[in-house]
Amino acid sequence: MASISIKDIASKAGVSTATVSYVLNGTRNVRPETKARVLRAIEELDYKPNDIAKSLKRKRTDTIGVIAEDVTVFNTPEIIDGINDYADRYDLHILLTNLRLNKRIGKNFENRDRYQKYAQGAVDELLRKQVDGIVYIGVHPRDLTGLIHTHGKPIVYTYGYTQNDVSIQYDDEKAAYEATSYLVRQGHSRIAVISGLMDSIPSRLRLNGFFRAVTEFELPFDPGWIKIGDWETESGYRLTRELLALPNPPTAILVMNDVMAVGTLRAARELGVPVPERLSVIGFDNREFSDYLTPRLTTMDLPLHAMGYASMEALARIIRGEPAADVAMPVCRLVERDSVARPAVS
Amino acid sequence: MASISIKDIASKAGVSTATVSYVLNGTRNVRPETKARVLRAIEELDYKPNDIAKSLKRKRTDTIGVIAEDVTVFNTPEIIDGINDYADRYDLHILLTNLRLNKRIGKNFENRDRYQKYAQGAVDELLRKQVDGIVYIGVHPRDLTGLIHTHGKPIVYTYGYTQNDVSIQYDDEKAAYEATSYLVRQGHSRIAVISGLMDSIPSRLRLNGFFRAVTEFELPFDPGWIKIGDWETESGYRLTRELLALPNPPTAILVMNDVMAVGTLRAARELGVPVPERLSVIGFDNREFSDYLTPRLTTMDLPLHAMGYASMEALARIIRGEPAADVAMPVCRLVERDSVARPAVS
DNA sequence: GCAAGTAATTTAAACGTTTAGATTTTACGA
DNA sequence: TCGTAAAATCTAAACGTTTAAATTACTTGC
Repeated sequence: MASISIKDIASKAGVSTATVSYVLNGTRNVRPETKARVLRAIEELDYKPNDIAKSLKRKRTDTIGVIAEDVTVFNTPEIIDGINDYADRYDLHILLTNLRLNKRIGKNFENRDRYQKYAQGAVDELLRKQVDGIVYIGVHPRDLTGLIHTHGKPIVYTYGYTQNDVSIQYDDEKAAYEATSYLVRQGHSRIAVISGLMDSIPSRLRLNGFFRAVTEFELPFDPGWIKIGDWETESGYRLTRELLALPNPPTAILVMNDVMAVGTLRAARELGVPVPERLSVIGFDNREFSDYLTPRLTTMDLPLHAMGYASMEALARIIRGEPAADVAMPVCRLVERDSVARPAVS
Repeated sequence: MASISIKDIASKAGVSTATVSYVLNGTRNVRPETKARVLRAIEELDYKPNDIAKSLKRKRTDTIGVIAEDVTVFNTPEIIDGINDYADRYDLHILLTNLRLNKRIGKNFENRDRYQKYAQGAVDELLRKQVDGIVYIGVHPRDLTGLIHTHGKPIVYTYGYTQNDVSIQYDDEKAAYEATSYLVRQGHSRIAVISGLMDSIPSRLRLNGFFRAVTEFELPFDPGWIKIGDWETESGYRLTRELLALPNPPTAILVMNDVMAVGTLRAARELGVPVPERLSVIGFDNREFSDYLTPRLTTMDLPLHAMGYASMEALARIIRGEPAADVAMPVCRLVERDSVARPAVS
């Protein structure tokens, strides 16, 4: 009695439920006249299909489970936006699970087993809800791989690196290579780098890219120009002071995220070293705030939207039984602003 | 044949499906021994319940539809995080629809009818998916109200203002009042304000709060100290220059969002007016970047997480048939950083 | 006007659960 | 050893769809 079902509209139109289903889905021919009658009944009764029943019968929900490590982390909303973009285009729905890792487990991921528990719980819930597949957004896919027995539902990872499963990333190595090349094209040769934590794969890959450029362009190299930060502003600040105190200071610094670059800018300002006139700075991430800094920060933009979109594309392929291998890898692009200039001739 | 159902475990345990259901849900007593047998069968066959079937029978999905105008807008992820926090606690699921308004319609909302179409589509989809209720996150609820015939499913709005439906907000008037009071307590009396666009309800409410403080503390008042911006950095910059060029410039400015405050800081720096020594600045929103500015910006933090949580609370109440009226209104709090100081005696 | 072929429609089972109501089993006191 | 009440279990229908397979209704050519 609650809501109007296909039966109600069938009897109102003087037709069987099968016929109604056929006009609803266009699965078979139905005489125009009958069709009109059905349509009118639907209209008059303001019938709304019940996708739950449909899913039960069809064994397909057209719903994708999205597990995000933390939706409040800067990269996640854009990735979700990309996922949504795809979902909209192909009439899929998104069941969102937010692990809330930062708040529940702490930024430094100190509590690994609680993570496992949460992640497993999230997967189980989604499977009970019969999602057609899962995309996982975050940096810890390695801890998840193997733990999940997905019951035949495919899973695609994005943002983090994983070896065993399909995973969509941008090319960290190439991005760093290109950032460095850009500096070289601007005339820099004494280029320092402030890296992120070395247990992070992106840090290592970006360092690789940097070294590739150093080699390829035959840049002078001083090991004192390589500094290891911890992704936070304070480390950018401290390491920049160290770099600028060097007897042969660099004319440019590649900073591996914008947050540390804030520290770099601050240190330079305090030391009276004008950016970009005497020091060029290039960041990573294209965080929203990088446009509000003084000077406005030149930085590498991450293709987050594209990653989300590509994840869904890959997942859809796997669901259809096609190989996922050939979805294009999203690519970073340089955002030129005001923190890089040609080096002063000294 | 695909997946293991309650039937399989029933026959394996030598029991009826009803009994299995009872042990699964604890809906009726079952003999410990039988229970053990059932549990063992579940274990051995690695049975996973099918929530779709359950929902069909129960006419309840334990799923809440969330419609976000744009997940990439700064406030949305935190609100979603609050929603998720509640959902986790009470075993609810989130079906996320992202209207992608900024990208599809433009920031200035120029295309109203396309909005209507998207919003209506989103609602219809969620209803087909049989969500138990909807929470809407965004600033345009007024355009949605009335348009939605929700078929008896409740809807709660958050962030935006609506007159006809339940809606969860923080208190804009009070927040501005408190920000102003804080300035007064620091010894300021010549306080200017840079407002947002005047067609926005928060702008008007915040202005009310400001005026209430002006009246209550008997502050001197100069209409030239009220400036109307457009929420963007450039307007903050321009209006600050105007304020500082006044014959009787203010010693403090209340800026109605952090983005405009960036412009204020920039203008002050260019004019050689040190902040906070000769000009105090207080922002609104507590955007992430406000901690990275120089000086670090003092600002009003918005209780976004709490709003999300409260929305779910209200929705859950309505679903249970209780009055939603008494969920507490989340409250803003001041984040003291470095952009406010006692005024220089002049 | 009829047979044969095609098009439209219907019948009925199935998807995996829950849950009244009926039935069987167990426990207990006389 | 019964009779009865309480506890445990089962039967079967229902939730709202889809979809093979069966049936009925139309066309068409002769």
